Amino acid sequence: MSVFALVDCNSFFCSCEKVFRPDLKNKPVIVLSNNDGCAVARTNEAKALGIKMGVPYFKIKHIVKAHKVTTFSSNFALYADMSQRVMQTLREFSPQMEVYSIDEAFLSFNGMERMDLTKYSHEIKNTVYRYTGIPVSIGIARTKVLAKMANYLAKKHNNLNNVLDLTNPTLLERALKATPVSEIWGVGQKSASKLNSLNINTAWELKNSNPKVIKKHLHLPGERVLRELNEESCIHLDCDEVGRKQILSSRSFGRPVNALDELTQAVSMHTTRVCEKLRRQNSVAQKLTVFLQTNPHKNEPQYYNSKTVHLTSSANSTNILLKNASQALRSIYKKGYLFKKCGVYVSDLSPLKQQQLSLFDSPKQNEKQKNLMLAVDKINAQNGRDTIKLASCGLEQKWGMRSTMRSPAFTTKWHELLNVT
DNA sequence: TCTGGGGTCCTAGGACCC
DNA sequence: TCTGGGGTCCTAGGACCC
Repeated sequence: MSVFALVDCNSFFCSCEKVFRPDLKNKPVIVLSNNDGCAVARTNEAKALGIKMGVPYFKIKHIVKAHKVTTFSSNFALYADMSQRVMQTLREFSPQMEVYSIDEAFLSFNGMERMDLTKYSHEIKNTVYRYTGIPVSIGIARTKVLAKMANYLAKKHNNLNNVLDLTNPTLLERALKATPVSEIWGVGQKSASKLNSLNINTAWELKNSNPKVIKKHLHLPGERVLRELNEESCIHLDCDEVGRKQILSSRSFGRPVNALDELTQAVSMHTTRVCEKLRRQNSVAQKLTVFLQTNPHKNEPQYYNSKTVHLTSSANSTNILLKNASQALRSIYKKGYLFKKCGVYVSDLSPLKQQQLSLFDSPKQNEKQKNLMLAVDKINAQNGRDTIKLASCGLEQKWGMRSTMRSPAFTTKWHELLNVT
């Protein structure tokens, strides 16, 4: 039988900021999403003030002011760097690990059943804290869904000291009875209210319900959760870091935009980002989609549209995709609307080495493209993003996002620490 | 005034074929 | 006059996750 541990960083983005701001210990702290839109991370002290996950900043400004909540714009370069340090530390504790998200990893504890897994997990927790300054919680169980649940309870109950092992049947039963279905990994809002209307309210009740009924209402994913609650492991550890199957770049504008040339700049920038990511994972794309939308929260004429282009042959070079992207944008652009957001994504990805050239592509031309992109990526890697970029991205991006409370790049750009400008 | 961004998987339904 | 049904492929949209 398998054993999984889920290691989850506590209030990750806030914890990253606090590493470099010891004065914030035990203080309420929040981190905002891009564009300073919503609260996406909160310390326990901030949660206690009633600041909910995902709530728009303007709705909580009064709490922030009244209780002196320290607020940061998001600083993803910092979080990605801290994440790497945490993951690197975790690797020392298990031969098999799946990096599940920026702040979570599943570890396999298979074959370690005779150890004291609680003690071992405390050792992991303490080591990560010592090496990185990031506090983590650890849940242990026989399936991923149960390990997630263990983690949820480890965070919630102070007396557990951030570690809970649910391989023990008595503890497991107590845990299942104490967990509402809405807190189960894989049960979202829609499914939770369906279950509630079937009078299934706790994880324990779901575990003991009729699989056929669950499958009828919640389909395959729901049935899988039910089996995982019964300690039948269906969701396996995914250790190999294969590339993404789809790559997206999108952003809200700092202010409404209606001019085609400004949209073209934004779409150019997104296409550039997407192609960089494609090349970094050695993939080429067959399909490219451009979309744009107005602000759905506003009482104004609304418009959303997208256009997908099938490339004649799969590619990852910026100027090839850019040609298609700007053409796609022109085909869906409509005058007279105030746009809030646009984006570009690619799908139908395949490894570069399997790249199929179409009948009319010249291998020589293709090689030239490849070398050009290699050179651009190298220069930008050495000298900073967008040192070289296509003119269509625009020099001055007036529509760019707001980010007024960003912390310095503590770990990646040391000169900012010295206030060198 | 101010409401994020980047992913995955699954299902239903249409188009098409024989 | 009688007007099928099964299979496959593709896409859009839903639900969920962090």
